[in-house]
Amino acid sequence: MKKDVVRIVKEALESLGVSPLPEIEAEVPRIAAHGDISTPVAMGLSRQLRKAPKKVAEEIVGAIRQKELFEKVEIAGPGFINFTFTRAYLHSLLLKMLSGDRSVLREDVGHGRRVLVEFVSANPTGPLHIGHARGAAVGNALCNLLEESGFYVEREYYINDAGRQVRLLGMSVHAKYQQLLGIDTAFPEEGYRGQYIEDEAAALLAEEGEGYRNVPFADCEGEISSWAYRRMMDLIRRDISYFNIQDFTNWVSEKSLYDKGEVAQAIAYLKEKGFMYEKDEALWFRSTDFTDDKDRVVVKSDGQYTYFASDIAYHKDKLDRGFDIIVDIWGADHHGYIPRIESVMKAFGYDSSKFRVILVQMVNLLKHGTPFQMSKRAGNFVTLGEVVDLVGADTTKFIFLTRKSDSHLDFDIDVVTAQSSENPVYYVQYANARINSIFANAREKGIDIDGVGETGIAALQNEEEIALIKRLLSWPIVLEGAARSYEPHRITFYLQELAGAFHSYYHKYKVITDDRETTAARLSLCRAMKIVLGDALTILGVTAPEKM
RNA sequence: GCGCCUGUAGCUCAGCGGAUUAGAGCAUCGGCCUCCGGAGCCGAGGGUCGGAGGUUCGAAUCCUCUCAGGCGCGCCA
Repeated sequence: MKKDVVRIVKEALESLGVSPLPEIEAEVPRIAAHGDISTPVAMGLSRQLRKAPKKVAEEIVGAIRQKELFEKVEIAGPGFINFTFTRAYLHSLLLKMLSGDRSVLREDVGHGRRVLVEFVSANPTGPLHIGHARGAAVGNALCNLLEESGFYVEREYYINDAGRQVRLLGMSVHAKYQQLLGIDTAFPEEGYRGQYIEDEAAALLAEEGEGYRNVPFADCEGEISSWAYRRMMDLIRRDISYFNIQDFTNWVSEKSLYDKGEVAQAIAYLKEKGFMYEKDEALWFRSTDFTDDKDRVVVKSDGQYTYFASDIAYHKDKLDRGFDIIVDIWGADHHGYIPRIESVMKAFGYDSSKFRVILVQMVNLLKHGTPFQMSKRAGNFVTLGEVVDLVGADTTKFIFLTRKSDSHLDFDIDVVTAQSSENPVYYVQYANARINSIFANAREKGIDIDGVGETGIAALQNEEEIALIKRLLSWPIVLEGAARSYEPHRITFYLQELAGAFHSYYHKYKVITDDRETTAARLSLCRAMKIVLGDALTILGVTAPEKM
């Protein structure tokens, strides 16, 4: 739909001798009276050509060749050109879609550009919680979205395994272990609390016996910490898979950056370039030379690296791996970090516009409109696993994607578990299940489902059918917009509208009728609906169940 | 104090590279099961887009100020 309009307008501009050719924007107008597709090119060109926008629009319209595709082409408002397609044209595109031609389902935005998306990256010190879940849902959907739009995507999880947290984890498990053996041991002040630590201590006891009885932490620190760390990583991987999102391409260890000397090298390089200075016995990065409002300590006066040091190395590493775009998905409370990482990018001589941060806001978990009880298992947060158990992975992901990622989200367990239209996921999935059910019915009556589609589409003529076809055909436009803006939530909204249009159609018209042609045509429409529903849901990481 | 985000119907939120009557779901009220799944459908009422200026033929959308809420401003991670 859009592809053709863009091409046709482009050809018209060429024939008018317009040079250079502008980028041709086209969108589905919000108001139906403005046509099926609308472009503002004329307004943009008016300055370049030094003519009134409406005059430019008239010339463009005059130069359009393939007029037969359009029922009408109108110039409206300040100079928009509004296109309305003929039914024959819409039918031909629908046929393409049904014949498996993916070009009517997607737009190539990426052109093979390489994108690295880092997300979740929770510390390996406990199970994933609800906040991580939102990051996971958004990250997963974004990756799918970009892949579908012609990018090469790698999904990455950065493991903070170098700092004191892993040590603290070991210390916590060690203390609980001693306590299990009846030894009075002080629990570390900032230790990790929660049932899972006790579980780990019990597991340690079961696996290793009493070998660590009365062994001071200092003497078994390495063993216990790395044992607990491995257990936590397993736990996190299980959570990820339980949430049913695609596995990460890379799991990058912070510790490995130190071990490989990347941290030292990165800092040495910045020193050499004069972006570092010493003050108060500490080593500072001159981030104020770039976009930051403060310089940042990289090596503390006690000789220890700060967390920022490995972040420098990590982001250099990402850049060195040759990605065109680097996306970090962070909790919104980390927004203050953006300028310093941008500064790092610039200091290494890279364009910081390659770097993009998606902020994910907090989730308020509610039950009955009041804050949900804290988890016993995790101590002070609700785990991803618990939420998935309560409401299911599909619903959780879908709800997380019904908002812009950077806006706060109220997540009410009661509302979301209701089997009603309060739950938008069911509404959308129901459309898919319903279509299946229609197919089953048709088969029972001896109608061949798989064959339909190649013929008979022309019988789709009523207002609702044409509107549905247009909506289906606008899917690649929605997809493209979502990919360009990195906003998977647009797909969620599209799906709800699409499902709504279908439910409405379903109630007004019977798919299986006594008329062969009508039946075949409507079954084809249903098939197209299933294709788009399936594609869109897949991007969101949500299943399209055949039955519910 | 500085910075970032948010403020749109009773509630939760879309829309925010400017266009003609500002959208959805829930909630409220009123309808629809001899008919492919009622986890559904049809209809009604309800916002002038936190406030004030400004730019513009035209602003929820851009700019400035202001009010309210959240978050961030360590040689913490």
